[in-house]
Amino acid sequence: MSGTRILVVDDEPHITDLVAMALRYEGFEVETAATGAAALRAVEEFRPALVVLDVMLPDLDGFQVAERLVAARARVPILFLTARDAVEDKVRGLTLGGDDYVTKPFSLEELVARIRALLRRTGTGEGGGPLVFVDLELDEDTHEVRRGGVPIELTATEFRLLRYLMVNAPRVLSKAQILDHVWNYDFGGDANIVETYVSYLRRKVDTLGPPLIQTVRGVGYRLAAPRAADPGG
Amino acid sequence: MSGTRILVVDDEPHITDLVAMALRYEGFEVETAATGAAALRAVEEFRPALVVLDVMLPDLDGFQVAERLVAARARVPILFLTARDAVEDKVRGLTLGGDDYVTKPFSLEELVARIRALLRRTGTGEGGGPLVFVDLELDEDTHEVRRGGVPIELTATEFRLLRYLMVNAPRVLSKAQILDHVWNYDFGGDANIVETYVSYLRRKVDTLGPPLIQTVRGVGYRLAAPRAADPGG
DNA sequence: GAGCAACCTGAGAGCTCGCTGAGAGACTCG
DNA sequence: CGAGTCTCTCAGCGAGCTCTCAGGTTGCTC
Repeated sequence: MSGTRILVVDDEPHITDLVAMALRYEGFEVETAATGAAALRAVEEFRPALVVLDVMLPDLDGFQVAERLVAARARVPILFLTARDAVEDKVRGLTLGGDDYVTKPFSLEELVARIRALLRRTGTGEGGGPLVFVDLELDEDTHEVRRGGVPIELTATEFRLLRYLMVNAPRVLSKAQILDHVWNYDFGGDANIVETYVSYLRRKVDTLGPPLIQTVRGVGYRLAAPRAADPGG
Repeated sequence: MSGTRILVVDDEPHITDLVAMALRYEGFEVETAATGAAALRAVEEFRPALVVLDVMLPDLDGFQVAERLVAARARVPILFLTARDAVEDKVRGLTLGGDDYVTKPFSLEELVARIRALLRRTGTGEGGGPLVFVDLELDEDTHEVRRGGVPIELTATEFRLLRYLMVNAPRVLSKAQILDHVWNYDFGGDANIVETYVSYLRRKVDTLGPPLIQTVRGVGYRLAAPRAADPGG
């Protein structure tokens, strides 16, 4: 699969750049558009498998774009982006056709996970199933996490962090990377919060078996299979 | 089963789009028509297993369409859509032929459940039987709900909510999803009502045994089997 | 081994989210 | 027409979550 195509529509270049970069890094092929009209044209030409669509656009709003896509029999799933407080009234109906929405400001981790879920559900993407690393399982659908069959209760942030580590296992991820992907893009705090949450995760995950979360000093963190018991020395 | 075919007939594109989207997501193969004439043609060509038919159409009304289908020996079950105050009695007669009707505005949950029931009764769909989750049973036909054999009285909305949770168990459902599927499509209120009804349901369902309705903070709700009593430690 | 940087973690403040009681209005049924 | 039921709104409460800060620990470098 050489790059599932995704169209990203937002009038703030800041956002489209951020999202496009993240998605390209994930192996998707990405186009961007800044207006509703351009979006409709791009769907025609680019034939994306999914559209990430801001509901606030200068010309048409996201809903109008969605309507026209339906009218044009363009059966493409849509992930809407919406401001947190604008959500309540307008968001109605978005989850109907299996579409979904994410509120701004979002974390890239969450956005990518939602995109994957949407692609999986609409049959365009690769197979689903829970994420697995050694004896650790994380199920996106049920939001359940277990280690060796034992259920683990995680908070929302802990869940995102663990998912990010698992998706990228066994690569080392820097604190900056983690901050950029797991926390909302407007987060202004410092990287110590990553240490704090890694600590929380370890307390919940690594007490149930050999430690899986490793610190690579000066570099970052990674998930790694525990080595078989060291034969002394 | 590669998609049971359903024809949706309504002169408002708003409605056909809504219904078509939801049904496609449920795995049906859907065509739409906006007039009685087009509907008759579509039945010929598309050979649907069921027709969702608005009684208010610009040319023929739904009843006339139904008559012509009978006359043409096209034995296809029909689910009528009707305005709440219009012609209750006239519609009554329709259910004699094994057909059914739903009043506008409806909830998609209800519509889909009725479609499934109709297909089941006419032998086109898969097997029926009560919905079961652990010791909780919900019977679509009799509208009865029991937990561990104990009957539970639910209001209409509580019933739809529980059915939606059971059909999708053990997946997590967001409040937006629940709102979109369980409440009528013209509902304009906010998501707090979902919390309220979950609260009602818990009072009736989760007091009869270990809690089945779980909150996933920041995400939604799900039905989940209670964990076996912790064997000390 | 001293000094330093990186990392870990406990404590706690502020806030968000979800739960629920109370009640208004619509509807139904007798 | 009245009683009861159901749906929906609102607001207060409480729990749990996020994030900050600071003191302690580990491990690298020279």
